[in-house]
Amino acid sequence: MHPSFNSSQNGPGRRWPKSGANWPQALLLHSQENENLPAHDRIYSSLRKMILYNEIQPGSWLRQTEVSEQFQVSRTPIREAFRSLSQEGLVEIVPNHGVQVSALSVEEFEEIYALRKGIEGLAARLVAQQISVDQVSTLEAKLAALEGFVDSAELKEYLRYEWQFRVDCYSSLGRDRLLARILFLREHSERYIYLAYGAKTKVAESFDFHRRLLEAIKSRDGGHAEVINQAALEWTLNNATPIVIDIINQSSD
Amino acid sequence: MHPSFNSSQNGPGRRWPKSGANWPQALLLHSQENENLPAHDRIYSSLRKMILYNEIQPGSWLRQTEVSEQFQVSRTPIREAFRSLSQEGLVEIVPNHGVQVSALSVEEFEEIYALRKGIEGLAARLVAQQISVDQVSTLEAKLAALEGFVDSAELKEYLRYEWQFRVDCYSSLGRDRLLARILFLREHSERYIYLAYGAKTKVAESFDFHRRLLEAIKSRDGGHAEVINQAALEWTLNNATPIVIDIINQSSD
DNA sequence: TAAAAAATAAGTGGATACAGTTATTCGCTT
DNA sequence: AAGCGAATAACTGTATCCACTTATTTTTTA
Repeated sequence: MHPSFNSSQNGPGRRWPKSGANWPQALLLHSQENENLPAHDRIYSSLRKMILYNEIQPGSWLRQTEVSEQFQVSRTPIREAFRSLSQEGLVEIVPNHGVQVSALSVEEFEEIYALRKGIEGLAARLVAQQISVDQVSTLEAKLAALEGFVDSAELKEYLRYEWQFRVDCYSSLGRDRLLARILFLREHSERYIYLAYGAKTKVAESFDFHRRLLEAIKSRDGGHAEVINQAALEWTLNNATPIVIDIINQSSD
Repeated sequence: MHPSFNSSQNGPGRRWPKSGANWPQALLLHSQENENLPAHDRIYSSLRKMILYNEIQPGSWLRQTEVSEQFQVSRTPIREAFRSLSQEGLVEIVPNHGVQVSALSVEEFEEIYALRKGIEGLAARLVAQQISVDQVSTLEAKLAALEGFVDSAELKEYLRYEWQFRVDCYSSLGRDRLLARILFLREHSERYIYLAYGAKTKVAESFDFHRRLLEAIKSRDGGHAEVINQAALEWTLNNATPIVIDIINQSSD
């Protein structure tokens, strides 16, 4: 924690808990990308990433003043950023008090995956129905490349390309809003599973889902593609849930 | 349109299209409920309802200045309201230009129902697994009451109680965030289907879904409850899609 | 000495002022 | 008379100011 804060004097007056953010490092990291955006957008993105990657403790408070000092801007754009985060469910605005980073919960994890099953199921079905022959061969190449990472020691790399393969599938639809919704929900589940990336994943099983998904797409079987994709998400949910429970228990110590 | 606007003089300078909102009536209607909330919340709710019930034409522009004059507040809370609406997907912020009410599209309608199938499917499954005996009898009474509206001439009343029945099911879980998500998505589909309420709905078929849902709940069959609930949503989607297409075509005239 | 009241610290909410930003029009040039 | 650039209108983006809210501490009162 920075010693420059906590300039509170003793005496009467309201005392507030300080934020659990580790500002200097994380802020620098996330601000570099959004160099020339409007302040409110830049701040929204930075705070969003800090929350999604658990660089700010769930349950901690964010003060307009504190954040505005850290980002070297006035409170006006901060308030707008807070509003966006609140609408997204990442913080809760308590009127006249401040903004609290929302807690992690197994229930929310379950709900995010239910939503993902809905929307990514739809996407898989549409891909099977609408994809072109050229696009199928591209996907086949990507899947073959992915297979190379199954036995790799770099689990993170496998997971990266695995997601890339799925995004490639969905992108073939050319439906921007649909893709944006999928990415949005995926980012929210990151808040839960990225900490679990270290745990040993059954990579072979995971890969098999994707092989079967592409099979269904190739045979233009929309219903089958939908079911497989939903099963893959359910599989991840079930595998990750115990780990998520551990994470939540740890952070509540 | 109000004649008090358009006080633009002739001469050089940028010209902007005016908003398609019919402010005076609609604003009064929606502002009455949220009497003593903070301005930004009040304005957000009002604008949100106006958009969801198509009282503001999709595609029309909202100016900070115009809206702030209508609500008799400064632009600060207006900007916060805009941010919330944007995060929700109801408007699109174009930097340095303004805020545009997002268009209706069959694709979005489809996506909302995919998400609803995911989340309301989960909810139905959990209800079947967790509901108490007492709560089941309450639901049975509600369903019996609903049956009385099947042959009623008041279609709107039937649809109101039908939704109420579903909410009662979901509420039995005592999971606030889950319920909030469901209500949120339902409101977004309202934007599409409330205009179609006049069209003749096959009420008997609709009621049958609910009868079967409660059967599955009573027999504690979570998987079955999930499938039935998703089928009910799919059924509504398929029935409403032609009407939605009509609405979209009409509004683009 | 316990409860009520006043003082106060640390914030939030909103209005206002001013500095950009951008499309349009006008006037000037060639 | 076509093209270019300056002037300008209508905005948005952000900083700053002041009024309000709330929890805590201190002081006063019964």
